[in-house]
Order: sequence, then C-alpha cells, then structure tokens
Amino acid sequence: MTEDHTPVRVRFAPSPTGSLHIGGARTAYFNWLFARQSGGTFVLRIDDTDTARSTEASLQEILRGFRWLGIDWDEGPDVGGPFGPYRQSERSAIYREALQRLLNEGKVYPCFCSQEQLAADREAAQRAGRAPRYARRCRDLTPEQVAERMAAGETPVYRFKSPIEGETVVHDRIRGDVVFSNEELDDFVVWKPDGMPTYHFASCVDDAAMHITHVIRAEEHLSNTPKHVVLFEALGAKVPEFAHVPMILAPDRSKLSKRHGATSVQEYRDQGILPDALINYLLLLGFAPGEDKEILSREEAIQVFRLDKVTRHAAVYDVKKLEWLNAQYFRSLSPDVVLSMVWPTLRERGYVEADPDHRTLAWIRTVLAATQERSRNAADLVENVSYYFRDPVAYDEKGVRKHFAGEDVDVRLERLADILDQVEPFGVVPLEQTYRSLAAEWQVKAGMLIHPTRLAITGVTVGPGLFDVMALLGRAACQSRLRRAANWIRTNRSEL
RNA sequence: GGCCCCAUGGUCAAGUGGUUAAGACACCGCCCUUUCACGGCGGUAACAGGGGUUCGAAUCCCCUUGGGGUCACCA
Repeated sequence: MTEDHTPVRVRFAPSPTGSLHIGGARTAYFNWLFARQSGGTFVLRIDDTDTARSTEASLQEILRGFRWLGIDWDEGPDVGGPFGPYRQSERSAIYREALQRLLNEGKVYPCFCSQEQLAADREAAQRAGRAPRYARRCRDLTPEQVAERMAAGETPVYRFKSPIEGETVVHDRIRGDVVFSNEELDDFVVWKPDGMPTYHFASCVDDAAMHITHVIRAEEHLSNTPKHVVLFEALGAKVPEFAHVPMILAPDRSKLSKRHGATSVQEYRDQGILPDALINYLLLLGFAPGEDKEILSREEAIQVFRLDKVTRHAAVYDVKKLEWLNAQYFRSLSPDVVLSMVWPTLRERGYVEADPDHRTLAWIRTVLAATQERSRNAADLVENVSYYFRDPVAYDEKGVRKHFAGEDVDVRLERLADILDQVEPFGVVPLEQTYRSLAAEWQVKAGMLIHPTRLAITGVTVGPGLFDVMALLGRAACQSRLRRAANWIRTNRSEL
C-alpha cells in the first residue's frame, strides 16, 4: 500500500530490441519484490514504439528469461489484464487521443523544422556556448501558419510546450528530492512523423492509464524524469513516486557490454548458472539484506527488501562472486535434478545409453553424487566425471612430473594391477586395506601408491577418495588403466 | 560543454556525529585430508583530496578531483 492506501502498481517496460540484460533483470526483480511484499500488482508492458528495432523473437526471449528467473507478472502481453493491451504498438488510439487532448489544450504544438534546420541550430547554439536545445521556432506558430503548412503536405512532429521558468522536482525513493531548473527542459518531441509517440509520451500516458503508483527503473532515466513529471501534470494525472536504481558496471567501471563477457540472462543460463543463484546475486548488487545473510530465496528477499535501502552508487559486476553463489546452490541440488541437468551432455558424448537399466542408472547417480560437491556447475561436473565413462585421454602434466617420474613407478603400477585380482570383494574397504598393507610391505608411504594410481586411472590428480573411484570403476577398468599407464611411462621415460 | 547522480578495502557492501571502521567474494597462510573441493582458523587490504561546522567527523556543509548518466523524430 502507498501512503494514501491506493494499492501498489509497478511495471517493468522492456523494449524488445535484444535479449534480457542482467541490468534489466535486476530492475525487474526490484519491481517484482516491491509489488509482492506490498500485495501489489506487477505489470509487464512492452515498449515497442521503435518499430524498426523491435522484434517478436526478442520479446519471446525476454519473457522466457523472466520465467526462467522465476519472476512472474500479473498483467502483461500474454496474460492480459484490465488495462490492456500491454504492447505499446497496439495502443496507438490511446496515445492519439491523449495527443489530441493536449493539442486542444495548447500544451503541445506541431513543429515543422527539418532535421537539417535542427542540426544547424544545435551547432550554432554550441558555438555560442549555449546548451544545444531546440530553438523553439515553431512554438508560437499561428493557427493559420499551421494550417497552411499542413495543407502544403508537411507532416510535423509534435512537441511539448515546456515551462520556461521555475523548477521541477522529482521525488525519488532512493535519492530523495532532485531539483531541476525548468530552463533545462527542452520542448521535447512527443510524437514522431511516422505516427508513433516517443518513449517519453507513450510511457507517461501508459503509466497514467495503468495507474502505476511507483516507477522503479534504471538511473539513466533520472535526467529524463522532469520531462515525465511535467507530462503527467499536463495529462492531469497523479505523478507517481520514482525510484532510480543504480547501474551495473563492468570491472573497468564502463558500461557493461559484450566485450566484458556475458550480459544477458540467457548467456548465464547457457553457462550453467542456476536461476536461483543469478537472482540471488542480482539482489546483492545494490542491496544488503542485513544480518550478514547473503544467500536468500525469492521468498526471503520479499520479506527483507526495502526500496529505500537500495544503494545510490553503481555496482561493478563480479563474476567470481556469482560463481561462488552458483556453487552454493549447485551443491544443494538433489541427485535427480543433477542427473536431468547433465543427462543430455552425457548422451551427446556417448557416455550413456538411451535407456539404461536400473543398476546402471543407480551407478550413474552415485558417480555424480561423488563429484557434485567438488563441482561448481553442470558443465564442470560433466568434465569431472568423464573418466568414469572412458579411459583417460591424457595424463595431467604436473601430475606426471610428480607421480610418474619415480624409479619404479611403472613396476609398482603393474604389480598393483596384478594384486587387484585378489581383492575380494572389490570395494572401498578391502581396496584401502590392500593398499595400506602393500605400502607397509614395500616400505613406502601410502601416497606413493595412491597418487600414481589416481593419475593412472583418472588422468588427473584431483577428485573423490581414490578407493571410492576404484570401487565405482570396477576391477577390470582399474587393472587395464594401471597397465596402460605403466606402458605409457616406459615409452615416455626419456622425457620424464 | 550545460544539467543531474554518485564516491568506505581489488569487488559487493554495513555504517547514519563518539566503533579496535562489520560481513561476503577474491587473494595469502595454517588446519583437516591419499589429492582436489568442502569446512574450520587466521592474515593482507578502505573512509578520493582540501577546507570548514563541532569538544569530537566515514557520517553535516563547501570546493576540488574522479566515475557515471542525460541533453534524439532510441527506449
């Protein structure tokens, strides 16, 4: 509820000209949190007045992005609602009507200046050291002059007749009151010659028509907000409360762009980032939940989120922390979820059959569980379990120097392979007992047997407990890999 | 350039006139351990600079510097 008890209505209004950017996702999330905690309504409106750049594919991608993130909307292009339609391209009549009204009231006027004329004016103003604003050539055209030029077939743009004196103040929930001198207000265009409203106009008309109570959006709009305030007033609408959330920056403090890596939520999804992790990270970027708690579900976030506690400064995006958060979430996933996540890749690589029997499936589950806690995401996990499905294709270089270079390593590996015949059953405990007593017998430290064995059968130096790996892999595979490694050592001895 | 916003460690970020200036990620060390990861313990590291106000400023004011945004017939 707002102070006067009108129900909260917020909106996120993306323009479908690309993918869902993480900055936009965060802004939407903040809107969503604010709506959900106040029992309000979250509206998704599509700002597609730029007919040249808007695409349906982009719109669908944005919707998919939100669904994936777990952000739902109460009114929008697909679900409808009492104030639809929710695509600006379908609301032309509403804008036209609003334009006509302001025209009748003398709050808007047609402007016939050519692009060339405007460019020249701008240049002249700049040379004279003045701000490059519209020279207001057409502000005071007489009705006769207008009629004449219309009759001549000229199509005008329409400009807002901005106040020339005084000041306009923007009440911002995050920044407090921001005062702008009206001298800074340009006679901005509200209607383009292609018959479409501009962003400023459509946005305000819609916010008014949709009874939006709080406009929560990116900081880049703050400078434009006085225009919106005067527009709302001209429209006779109640001016909503504003909240301008800081921007998200790249590590070099510049605007986040492709060259800095992933910028869209789909890219993160493709990289194995979990939606819960991403949405959690987005919350942390600009808001401190308090009580040293940083891992929060959407539900917890709804409880603690406070619009007026959002930070005022831009935040640099830190992939490392996102990955850490992702690992937290990834490790807590249930075996079945993990299995379904990696299954397609396992199939693609030919690691598994299409219809495994129960025993095989159970075995795969165990394999995955053993490595899940040492993996940060699904792709990582698939890499880490590859040696369960095929022989190692190479031996880790540093590992080779450390564990294969010794005098009798090849001999020991071969002996080990032979002795594995006697281990019965081929399980974790008997395997460990065998290795320990062998180490004592040969008078070497257990590590001298364990590390070369691991490298021989997995190709790497890291992973779960060796005896777990061996038991999972089975006797035959262990023996053949051990012998294979011994041979490899002999043929490569000169280079070790 | 005009206008607007912002400024605490490498990053996120507590702090709102009196604190040994939290915590998290990252980094480093130690412990645990057959390795790695996890976990535990510890460490390096910050109030951009200069003026005020005040008994006392990270906290309030001014200036400078720096970063960002905006000045479109894009949104």
